[in-house]
Amino acid sequence: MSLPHALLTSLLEKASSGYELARRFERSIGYFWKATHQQIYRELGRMEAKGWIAVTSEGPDRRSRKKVYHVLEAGRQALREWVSEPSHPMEPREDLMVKLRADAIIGPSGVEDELERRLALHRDLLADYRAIEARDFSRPKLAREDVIRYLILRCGIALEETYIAWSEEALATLRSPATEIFGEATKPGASSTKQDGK
Amino acid sequence: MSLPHALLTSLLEKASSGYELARRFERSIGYFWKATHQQIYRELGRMEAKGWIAVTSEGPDRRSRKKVYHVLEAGRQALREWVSEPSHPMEPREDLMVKLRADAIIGPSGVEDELERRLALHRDLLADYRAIEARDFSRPKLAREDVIRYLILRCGIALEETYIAWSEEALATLRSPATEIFGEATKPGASSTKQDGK
DNA sequence: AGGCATTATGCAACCAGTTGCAATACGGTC
DNA sequence: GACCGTATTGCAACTGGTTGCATAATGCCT
Repeated sequence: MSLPHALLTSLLEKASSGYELARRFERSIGYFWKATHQQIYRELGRMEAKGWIAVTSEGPDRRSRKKVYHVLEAGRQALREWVSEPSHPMEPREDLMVKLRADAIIGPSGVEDELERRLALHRDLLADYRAIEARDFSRPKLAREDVIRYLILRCGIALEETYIAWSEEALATLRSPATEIFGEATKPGASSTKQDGK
Repeated sequence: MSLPHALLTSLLEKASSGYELARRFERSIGYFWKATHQQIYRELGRMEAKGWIAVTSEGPDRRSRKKVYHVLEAGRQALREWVSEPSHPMEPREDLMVKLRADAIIGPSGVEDELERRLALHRDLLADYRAIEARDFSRPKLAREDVIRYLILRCGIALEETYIAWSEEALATLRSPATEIFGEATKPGASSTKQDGK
């Protein structure tokens, strides 16, 4: 459960309203931690109750209903603790792989289309990342903060490149006649357990 | 929601009990779709109610309470449909990246330890994958099913290699004195928004 | 015979995330 | 002045996943 900490981080970067955060969570931090406005409003309420954040009432923002939050010392402390605590990586949920494995067992099923779709998504994402890289990190000397942010971005870039390369290979393999013909030809030899109610 | 379909796939590969599936979901399919025994039992119940699967009552398994399920035609059909439907990739939830970004904004916090821990996990995973590769896919000619399974495995391998390379780079960067000294030195120049309740 | 690990199944409560809906305010357009 | 897009906040219901607990049979060790 690290949504609150993602929000704290985002609020430390810039004090914001729930609405602004929601939009920030579609890009920026959203590239590695997505959240809907619902989750955000709810969590902001909880964090305010816990004394981690508070509404900035001063300023010319009282005309609208907009509530700009900022991080309190307790929140900063909570974030610091959370960062230094060990945590488990997320359990993987790769439905594409399930689909591929299903295809392997039930036979050709059109997964290639899905693969193609995902490949396009990865290419788009990589293009986004490259644009951010050119815009924010092409200067020669970066401050510590930016070095780290660039590190995060490079992780995304490397991952997308990996996905793209793999997807292309996968598509080529699935579409190669060898997979079809040869696969069918040697199928009887494979250990295929079929059990079906009539 | 693809747990039921992951279960169908696994049951098509081999008719099994909930318990066996639960163990299978710690390795094998579990490498890309994790599920606890609770989820599995519940889902098996639902799928049985929907007529997707049924208990194989025949055989010498009636002595114990063990319930071995197999896939019915309706289940196979449901799986086939699901595979050919477009689906959304999972939203990312990378708490490590959140931690790094938090570190970037609140200053050195000991993320390196976490990075090191994750790196070790990735190395272990890669070793598992390599072992599977050597055990199952070193033969020269693979049937279609195995070609696909190997493809899935190679995705895992490529991803883990990417994570490992990136983690090493990240650790080197975070620990290099340049990041520390130079980062601190140029910090005042960066656009750091600080807002804090006293 | 008693104890313990493993196999095997399941309920109940909870928590995080998703979906659908709703309301109000602001600013511009036809 | 009615209409529309978008900013802005929020409730309620639901679903999928997690955690803690309960139970019973099997088989092995001592």
